[in-house]
Formats: sequence, structure tokens, C-alpha cells
Amino acid sequence: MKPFRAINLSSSSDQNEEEMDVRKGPWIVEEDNLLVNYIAVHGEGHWNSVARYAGLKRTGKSCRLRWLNYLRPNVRRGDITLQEQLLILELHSRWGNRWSKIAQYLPGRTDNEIKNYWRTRVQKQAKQLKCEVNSKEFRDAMRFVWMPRLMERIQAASRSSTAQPDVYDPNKSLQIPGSGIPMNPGFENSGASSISLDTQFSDPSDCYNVPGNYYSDSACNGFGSYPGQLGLVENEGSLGGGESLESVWNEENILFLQQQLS
DNA sequence: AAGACCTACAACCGCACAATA
DNA sequence: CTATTGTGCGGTTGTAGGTCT
Repeated sequence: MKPFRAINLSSSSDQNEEEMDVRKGPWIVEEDNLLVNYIAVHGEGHWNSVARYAGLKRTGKSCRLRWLNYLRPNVRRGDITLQEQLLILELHSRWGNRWSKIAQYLPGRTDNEIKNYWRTRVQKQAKQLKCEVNSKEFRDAMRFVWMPRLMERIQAASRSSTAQPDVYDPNKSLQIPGSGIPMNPGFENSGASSISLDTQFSDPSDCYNVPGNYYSDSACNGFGSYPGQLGLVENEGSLGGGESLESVWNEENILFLQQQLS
């Protein structure tokens, strides 16, 4: 984590005494310890009380955020995996910026982290393609290039680890490998044609432990049969962290898409 | 070597909504 | 019914560290 410079913004002379005591900015280890210890004894919730009685000069909101995004057990840190990337793209296509809802399907990831991922990585790609992130053009690009490519790489990695032969079966249903979540064939009119995840998974964490399936896209027509045509960069296909989207959105793909979009 | 620029992400802010007094 | 308080969510900002020139 990148530490912020320690600051205390509460120095205005016309603030009342209580407001002047409120700390802002980066949390220090001592504060983290106070918060963790308090929650260990009293449990989560009642954040204003936590702030008041744990000896923290923080707002309840600040305590809640620090706990949920950083201190809570089982918070996953580090790079977003390929499967997680695919899941985010798919779920965002259905729900838009419903970060907390999307986060429910990525155990250990916080809405804040997913939101940051979207803003820093996905929006950057939209910018490179010179289109709006919420435009149909960019969503098509995601659906017909990015997501299939992620699928390929996930499958390539799983093949290399299990040594199973690849069977590309167009009749198989669309699913995100390792998640059990079906791909949404009606990308641009997600409301009408999508399958409700709410009814599929009573517990979001269930969706992470369903055997994978193969991706196919017989409905792909907006950009023809892209993935095979694009000369996409072949690479290691690791399932772990450290994968960059730039290897999917290489210069050639971006140029090609820009031509299609213009 | 140093300054400018870029990236990633923790943290804050404002708003909406629900529960309670 | 209204006001207050607590909580959660999405948008935005600020900063450290990395990269580029």
C-alpha cells in the first residue's frame, strides 16, 4: 500500500472543539489496531459508537470504510485475476456502476477496489479507442474482443494446468470459467435478455466454485469473427495476478477497432 | 539528474434511504 | 408527521511511486 502523507486538516479556528478533533487522511498503525481490537470485542456496526468509544478521532464513516476496505479479514489484495476481470466486465454490462452489487460476486474484493479497477483500467481503454466507456461501440468492443480474449487466456491457462484437450463447442452455454456465471448474450439490452443472477445464486460466494465452461459466441456479428482475425498477442495465460489488459488491447487491436468504430 | 507526467488506490464527500425518537 | 441519526453507495480527490523525457 502506498502511504499517504500524514495530514490533519482539522485546524480551522472557527470549527468547534469536536470537529477540530476529527482526524482525516491516512490511517496509522495505532489507529488500525484500535479499530481491529474494538471490533474484535464488540463486533461490526454502530460505526459512530466505534469511532467514539474505541478512542479514535475519526468519523463513523471513516471507521466503516477503513474496516470494510482494508482491515476486514479475507479482504483480497493484489492484482485482479483474469477471471475476476471477466466477471467484472460481464457484471458491469448488466448492472452498470453498481459496484457493491458486483463486489458481492467477487469474494474478498471490495466495491472500492472494483470501482478503482474500472476507472483506471477499463476507462483507459475506452479513452484509447476514443469512445465513451458507456457507448455501444465500447461495449461491443468489450464483448467481442476483450471478453472472448480473456476467456481464451483463462482456458489456455486451465489447459496448461490440467492438460485437457480443448474442445471449442458452440453449442455449450456461455459461462465465465471458474465462476459458473453465464455470459449475457444480450449485451446492449441487458434488461430484457439477461439471466437474473439474483435468482441464480442465493449466495454470491457460490458462484465462485462452479466448474467452468467453454465460451462461444455464435451471436457475434457486430465485428465479425474477431478473435481469430486479430492476431492477438499470445502469451503465458497465467491465472494469477499481474496480467495486464494492455496485452489484450495491443496496438494492432486498438487500431483495428478504431477503424471499425469510425 | 531532475522535472513532468502518469498510474494506482486509499480515503473523503455528498447524497439517498431506513430506522428511530 | 417530522427531525435526527446511522448506514451504504457511487463519484471524486489527493498522494506516493513509477515512468518518461
